[in-house]
Amino acid sequence: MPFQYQYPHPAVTTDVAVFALRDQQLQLLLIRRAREPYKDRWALPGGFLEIDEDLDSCAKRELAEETGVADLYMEQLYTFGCPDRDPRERVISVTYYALVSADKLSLSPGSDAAEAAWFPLQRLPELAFDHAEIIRLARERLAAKTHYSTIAFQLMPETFTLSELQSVYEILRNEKLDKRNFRKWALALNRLEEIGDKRRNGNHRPAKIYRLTAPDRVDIIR
Amino acid sequence: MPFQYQYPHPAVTTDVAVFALRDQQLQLLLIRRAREPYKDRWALPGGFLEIDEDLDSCAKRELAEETGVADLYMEQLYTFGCPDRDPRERVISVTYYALVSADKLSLSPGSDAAEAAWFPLQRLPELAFDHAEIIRLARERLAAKTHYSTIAFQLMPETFTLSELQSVYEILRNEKLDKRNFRKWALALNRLEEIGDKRRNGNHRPAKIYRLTAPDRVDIIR
DNA sequence: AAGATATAGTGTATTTTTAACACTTAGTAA
DNA sequence: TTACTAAGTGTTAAAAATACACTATATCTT
Repeated sequence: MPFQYQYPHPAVTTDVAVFALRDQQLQLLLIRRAREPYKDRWALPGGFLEIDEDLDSCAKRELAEETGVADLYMEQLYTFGCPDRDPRERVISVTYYALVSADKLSLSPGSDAAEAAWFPLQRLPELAFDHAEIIRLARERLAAKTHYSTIAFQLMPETFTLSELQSVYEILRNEKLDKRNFRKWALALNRLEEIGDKRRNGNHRPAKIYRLTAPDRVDIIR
Repeated sequence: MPFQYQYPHPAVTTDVAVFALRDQQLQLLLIRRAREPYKDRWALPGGFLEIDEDLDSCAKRELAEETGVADLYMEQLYTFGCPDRDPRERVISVTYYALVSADKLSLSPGSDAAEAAWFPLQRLPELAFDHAEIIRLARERLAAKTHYSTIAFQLMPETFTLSELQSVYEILRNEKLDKRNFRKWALALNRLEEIGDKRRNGNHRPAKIYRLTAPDRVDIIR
């Protein structure tokens, strides 16, 4: 036990709620815990902060180690610190939420987790710790942000059609949107660039393909 | 050194940016540090988390101990954890911002701080640690929230006139507002109750006095 | 008591934004 | 060639936001 302090110190972890769109559903990335406590339960990817590492870096590192997911958009969500949230010791968890586009993800569960998998938000398994609460808050924040930022675009692949974009908004907000009004709104953002190409996708008229200008930038709008 | 861990643990603190309206200005509550590091510098009230205490409780406790300010509205702001933000050891700071109405505050600096005082936001002294950054973020969040919540009402005394309320909004948003439009908007919130009384306050027509219904509740609006 | 002064209080017209709504187009498949 | 399907496109109505100026009621002065 080489690390000693004059006063008790809590442990600090980061946890990340990673969202992606798969099969036309909003899905969440979970890992199956390899150790106690909550061994074999599903949980958010995350882990202990190293002593000389930034909070953001910790979140990204743990995520990469446990799931292989790396290239994503991430924001701090909230810090949870209720004294009994972890049975081992006092743990403060700085939580993040993140979005990754379907074309960027390649799962490769690492050594710290027995398994990593995507779950539709409707059908989450029983979760470790207070992770259900973290997910609830992340989902709420994400839905709210669709109204005043371009954050939803972070779920899109590099190129997409307006109908695909609309479908993402409908899923996030959980409501049907008017096609003409949505297109007017989306184009007025001035963040969409026509590629010129079209996408053939069934027995109907092909759709124009768009690309996001400054793809990593999230604007606050309106 | 009785507290030992298998892995290094950071220290965890809370810091609170407390805003109030004094002399028609938005002011911030600071304490003068009694110890190194940054001895004698001004800083946000805050301090180390006790091992069995909630984050919120810690913020409130430190605030009360250092400044005597107790009855206020508080929200978590952001967690800062850059590895070198404190020269002593690794410190994660969970920050809060808070609003207190002028009629509720009675400063009584405690033992941990040599001194506590209010500063107009325009004229802050040099600050300890990264507290200037925390304040900047808190100020930004506060201004943003005036647009979609009733948070600004937390700065009001128990009773107030519509002109006083408007003045608070003008200070927070840092812009002049139209009197008639503002009054229409404020009354439409359905959170104001006429007291029937009037306030005499100079050589002019006295103003109706209002009270906030459900004074501790902050609504998300629009 | 008459007049000056200062903030309280009030309504309407215009502009902007949002919301509702239906048909034509261009492909594929039978 | 015809049926099918999603893509694409404008206008009108309603609601919300904005711009704008005078009257009311108290105090203070002379």
